[in-house]
Amino acid sequence: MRHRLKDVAERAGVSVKTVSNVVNGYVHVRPDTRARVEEAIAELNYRPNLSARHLRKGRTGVIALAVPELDIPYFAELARHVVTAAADFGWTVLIDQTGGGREQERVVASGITDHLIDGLIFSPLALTAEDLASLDGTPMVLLGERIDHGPADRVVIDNVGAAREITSHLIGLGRRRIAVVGSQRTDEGASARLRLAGYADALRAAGLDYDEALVAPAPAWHRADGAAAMRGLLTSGVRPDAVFCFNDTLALGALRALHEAGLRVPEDVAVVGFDDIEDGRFSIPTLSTVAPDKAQIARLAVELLANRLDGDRTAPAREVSAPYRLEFRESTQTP
Amino acid sequence: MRHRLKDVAERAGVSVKTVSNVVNGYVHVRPDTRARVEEAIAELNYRPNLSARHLRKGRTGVIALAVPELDIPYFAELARHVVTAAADFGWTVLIDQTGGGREQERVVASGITDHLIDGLIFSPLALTAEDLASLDGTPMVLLGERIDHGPADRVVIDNVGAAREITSHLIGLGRRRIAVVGSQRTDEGASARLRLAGYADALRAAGLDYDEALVAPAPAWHRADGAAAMRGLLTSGVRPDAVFCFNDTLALGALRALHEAGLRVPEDVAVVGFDDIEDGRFSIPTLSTVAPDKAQIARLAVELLANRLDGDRTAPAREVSAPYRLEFRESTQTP
DNA sequence: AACGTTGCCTACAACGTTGTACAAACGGTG
DNA sequence: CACCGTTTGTACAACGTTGTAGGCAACGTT
Repeated sequence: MRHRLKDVAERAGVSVKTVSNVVNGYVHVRPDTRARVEEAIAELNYRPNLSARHLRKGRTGVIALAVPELDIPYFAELARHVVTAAADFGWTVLIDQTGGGREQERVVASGITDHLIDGLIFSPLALTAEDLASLDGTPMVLLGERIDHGPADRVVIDNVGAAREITSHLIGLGRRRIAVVGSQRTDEGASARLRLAGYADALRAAGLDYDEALVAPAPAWHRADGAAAMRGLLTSGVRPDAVFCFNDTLALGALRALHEAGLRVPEDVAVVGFDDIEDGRFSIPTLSTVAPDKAQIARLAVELLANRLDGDRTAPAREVSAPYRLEFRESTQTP
Repeated sequence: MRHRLKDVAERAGVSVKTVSNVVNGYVHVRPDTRARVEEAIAELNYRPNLSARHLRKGRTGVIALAVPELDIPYFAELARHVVTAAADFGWTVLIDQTGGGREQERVVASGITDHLIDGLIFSPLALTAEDLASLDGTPMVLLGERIDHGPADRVVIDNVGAAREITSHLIGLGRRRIAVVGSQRTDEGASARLRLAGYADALRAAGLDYDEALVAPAPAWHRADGAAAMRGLLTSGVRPDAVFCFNDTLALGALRALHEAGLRVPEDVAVVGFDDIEDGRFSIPTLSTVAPDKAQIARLAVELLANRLDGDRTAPAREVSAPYRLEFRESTQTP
């Protein structure tokens, strides 16, 4: 049913290699030969077999993007941008969910890596530099977090700086009892640690005390976790006048919990998130947040991967930084 | 750097094929030979080359899922379920965004199909039965919509019935001026047409008039479109007491627009959506909606594909139906 | 003792493609 | 007209894997 180079060659009356040359745009093919071959290709609706091509050339034209969870909007939006950026390089993107656990991430990183793909863009939650070191072979670009100094290229954003700035914004509004939602004790929460550090920095700079009671952990960063953490804070008796949630989905959950408790946002409690997902632009109230430039993150990641693929695979790992900006919306601004 | 069967074979002192047999779990291999081979595999960290395997076997172990947009939460959630269901069959899922236009969908359907994948699960917005017919080869399962009677297997939900039920629910609440957000005139909106039909059915059954002025079109089904359509309805002077949005993101946008207009939900206007995305469980107010069983849709799709791959490829196309239920939340219930 | 039968393993070819080496045809030059 | 370089095409091998055919022991059966 499916045709091969050989079929096209027979139909056009040339050798298999000549058809291959036409398909690959090789120059030295007489115009009339080329025309005959192209006609045969069209008639048979020939399409190259990518597996065979890969086997021969060592390239598939497919890269993978591994993220913890697709139904966390931040990763879905990021995935969209990566797909778009990769298209400019002629790549198809295979998207994979890791689930976020260390073991699962190891499996994906080593398993996916196998042979189908040319490279991997990886957004790890729990993977350690040690795990990475054991992954020889496929070029990889890490997203978002610093796994100390592992061997791979990375695109990072300044988590500490961003967290400091958005916390300072809350302080600038006159808020003094600023709670945190989303801290994580485990090693898995690199983002959480960095954002907490930025928060603490900002408090210190403003001469405010760091109060452990205001820091609410969240096992994962879904809406439900945010709502639960916020309820926990409220019932514990602490009365925050602002909340810094470590991502937007946590913040949306927190908004919900505040609403249920009858507290007004931002009048009673100001709320900020992190990620700038689309939901936050339509929530009630709309959500102030740190907006990492996702398109830029995606583009940088794809470019790093392209450089690595075309260039020196043993060159030292590069780290590039993507910009962010703060978005001030209703959740911190009285109308 | 990467090892092949040959390397393992040399190390274990057996033939290449024997190693292949061990890898594939062939029975007739003496235990001690098997042990030797497995040891060599472990030492060299051998991993099979999937391209070569595919070239030889005609199977990749990869299926593709093509959806219009990943940052529409419904599709992200669906993707997650498909990945999970596919894992049970030992498949990796390659996720692709089509963008939703007819031409783009054709490109994806025919292009992706090429050779890397065993099968395709496709959620089309605009593709016609005609387009599909021209895609020979790769088995395909269509999701969600009925492209008349095309040649492919499908998983559908009863859009008309679900729309009728949720509209009837609104009527049962005493609402009489029920608006619609999300209608589409083009051929692209199969869902829109079916849901509109269900809406009209329910009105008719209740003896209510169908009023064109209450039907607001939406070019796409994002939050922004829902907000714009709702604003349009409000400024046009019609005063709906309920709104049926054709999906949840539209509904979230509509909630926003109603909030900005100072209208209370559900007291002044009841709102329902369709899809049951996570956002709707945390929005303010929480959103009543039609909840298709996404896990079931995903499982059925993967099973259909598996049957098609293992069984008769020329058997007539099958159509299976996935269940849904109604979720009543705050947006239709006064506390 | 001769004969299958079974278990275990090997050699070879093939999947569809492209790089390499080379042959044939062509055109221009001395 | 002999020579040479360029253009255009071909044949062959190889990428890493698995299906097929078959060989060789070891065993039980006649």
